[in-house]
Amino acid sequence: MGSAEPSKDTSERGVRGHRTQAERSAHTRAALLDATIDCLIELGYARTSVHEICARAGVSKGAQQHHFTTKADLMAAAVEHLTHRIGEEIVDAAGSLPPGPQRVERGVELLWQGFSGTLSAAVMELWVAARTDAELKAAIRPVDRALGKSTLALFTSLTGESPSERTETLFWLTVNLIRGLALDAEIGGDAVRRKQLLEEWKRILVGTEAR
Amino acid sequence: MGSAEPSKDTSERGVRGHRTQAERSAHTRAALLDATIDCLIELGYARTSVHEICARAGVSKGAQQHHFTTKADLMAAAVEHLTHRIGEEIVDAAGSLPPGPQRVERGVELLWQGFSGTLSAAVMELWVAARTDAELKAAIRPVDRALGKSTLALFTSLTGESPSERTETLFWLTVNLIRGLALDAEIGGDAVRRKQLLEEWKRILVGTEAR
DNA sequence: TAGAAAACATTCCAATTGGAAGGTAAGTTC
DNA sequence: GAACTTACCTTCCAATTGGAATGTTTTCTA
Repeated sequence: MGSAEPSKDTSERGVRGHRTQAERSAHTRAALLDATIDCLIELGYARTSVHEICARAGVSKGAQQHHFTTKADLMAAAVEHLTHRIGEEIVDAAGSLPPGPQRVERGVELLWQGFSGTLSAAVMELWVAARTDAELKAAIRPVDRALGKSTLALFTSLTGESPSERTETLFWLTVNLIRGLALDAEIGGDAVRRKQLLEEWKRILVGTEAR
Repeated sequence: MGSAEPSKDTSERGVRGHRTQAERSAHTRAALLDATIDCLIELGYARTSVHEICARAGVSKGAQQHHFTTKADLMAAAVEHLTHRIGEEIVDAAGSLPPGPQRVERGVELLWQGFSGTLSAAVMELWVAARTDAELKAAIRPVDRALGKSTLALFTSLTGESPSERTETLFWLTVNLIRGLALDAEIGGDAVRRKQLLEEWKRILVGTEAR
């Protein structure tokens, strides 16, 4: 959701030493958003204050307020920034996966990597916070939906499945299972068992799909 | 949802006016814990303050501090109280389920009911908070583990499965899937699709198990 | 190059937070 | 029934919170 961009382009203008305003602005914005995510991962939502965010970003209180009027604003923008980063992460992982016949296994592994990392923990914080925060929820939902759809597209294209309704169902089952497992990981569940569960799920998927 | 009822006793002793100390103590404790859970569900962890909890419980600030020295103490105790209540909820639901040949379907339905209700939302709040709170995490883990095990026992006894390793794996897969779905429900995902996914999972389970 | 505007910095504040201190009443024990 | 223990209440405080007000620097435009 594009917030107001008063000037036109983010393109390479800074060949000379000086920075254009748009560049300065984008830079502080990014610093604030990254710091926000860091705080969410390290401190959790409850302990994340705008003071701390500003300190980590090396940005003054006023600058923060110039870019994001309220804390909810900042968090909403962080969601978007976050899902973009997760999307990139998944795409990167997809590119580095070796090709082979085991499409389904690869797909599951891919989703697991994308939805169980540290970035995912930050998303979890915001989701849970959003449950009781209507403003945040409204900001998160569309972005999350977009991430889901693009991931589904990537998933199907990677596994080479025809985009049938059944494939989609299996995809969402996988995503939800992985989210549950990610939660288990967060609270320090048994990693070995998680691995077993994931392997079993792959087996089930292959068996089910081949029917 | 049992919020604080300042005057009413847990056991039928109050025929006469006087209450024993143990009763008084247990009563305020329960009131505080219930109020804590209410706050977690309604406000979320971030917005839950001990002031608010005390107000809802109809208990003074000092009394709270007498029973639970610190906020983390209170939360830790709330976890236990919470898992007990969820356990009871599941047992109750199990008792009211009609007997029949569809054991697996019943079991899944049962787990869904237990792990997707409002109480589960409170657990989620505490889990996520515990990720960055070592004290809370230490308090939660054993209790959660106990809940998992007792639920597994109930599950196997209800479905009449032999407690094989495979059954256990399928159980944990179900639990984690349901937790993922519960998360989806919290942020306002599509309820119809969740229903579809759960039905598909039942089908898969039946097919897989019959092998 | 003057001045408008955006980006940024400093300072302050009202409100809320978790927790401590100190006092009172009720129950228990001998 | 007196000493003692537990349960409870009122009041207070230092720290932190999110946000507003106001001042300064940098970039853009005419």
